[in-house]
Amino acid sequence: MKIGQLAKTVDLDIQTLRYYESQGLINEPQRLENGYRDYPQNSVERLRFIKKAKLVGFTLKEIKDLLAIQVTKDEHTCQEVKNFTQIKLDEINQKINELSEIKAALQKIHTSCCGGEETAAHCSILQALEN
Amino acid sequence: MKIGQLAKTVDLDIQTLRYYESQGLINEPQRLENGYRDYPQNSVERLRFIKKAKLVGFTLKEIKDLLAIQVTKDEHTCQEVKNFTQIKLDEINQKINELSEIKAALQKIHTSCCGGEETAAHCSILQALEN
DNA sequence: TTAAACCCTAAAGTGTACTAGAGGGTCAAA
DNA sequence: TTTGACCCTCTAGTACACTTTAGGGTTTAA
Repeated sequence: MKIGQLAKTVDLDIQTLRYYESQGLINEPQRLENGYRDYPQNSVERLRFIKKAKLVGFTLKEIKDLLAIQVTKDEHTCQEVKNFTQIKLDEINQKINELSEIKAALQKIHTSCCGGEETAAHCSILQALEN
Repeated sequence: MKIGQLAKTVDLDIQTLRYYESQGLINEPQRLENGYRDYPQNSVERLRFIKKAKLVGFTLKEIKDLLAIQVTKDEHTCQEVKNFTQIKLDEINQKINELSEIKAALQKIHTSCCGGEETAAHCSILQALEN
């Protein structure tokens, strides 16, 4: 799969794909005889993962680390992976909690708005957070 | 409350607070006779909200918009707020879904790692996502 | 009274993540 | 064969969110 096709499939632009390659987020793909990049099918999943992780506030460096997780028979590496995943799980749980709070506040505003009379007058997100 | 105290309370540095002020994320506080900023107590909540929202990937511009939500008796404004909060709720739900997927994958790796024999050999986050 | 700890503005610098531009080669259809 | 849509590298530029620096004034404890 050539770069233009891949870019369209994952909705990123060509320069971004080359940038991700330069930053080590995706492997250097094989080249065709003419020098064009030829991506394997699984690049699509990898890039979709990168997009997901970016959306929720992970940096490219952090995403690279997530993608680098590899459990092998080596016990040392295994323990490292276990520690790393635990840290990331904690971070993710925190993010989910923060999102849930913001969501609850928005829902409160959304529900009370236009809900009748003047219930929601001067309602702000900070006020909605103070339950 | 002076800027140093506020910075310590919310764990941001002084320059960041002045930067947020310059970007309109926090209001210009009153000044003491000597020209020092004197923040009201509620700056703490506002800044904590900003930190939460940043953690989960909102930009300062988006956070400013969230903080600007005000439901008034004006029907027009009310409808706008309802539309805006709905859009933000959709975004937040999407973020929660992405986080849940990443979390499930990490949990799978975390659980299978060192779990016995060689079950988790060469397990990566992308493989863990393919259920 | 002086030194450390605090505050001020304005401007320049940094890191991250792209994004655009220059200058070129490749390929398929008209 | 030439036009348009692709692809390549390398370099420079941009937007965002700080962070540092320069050059000052203020406050407080020793």
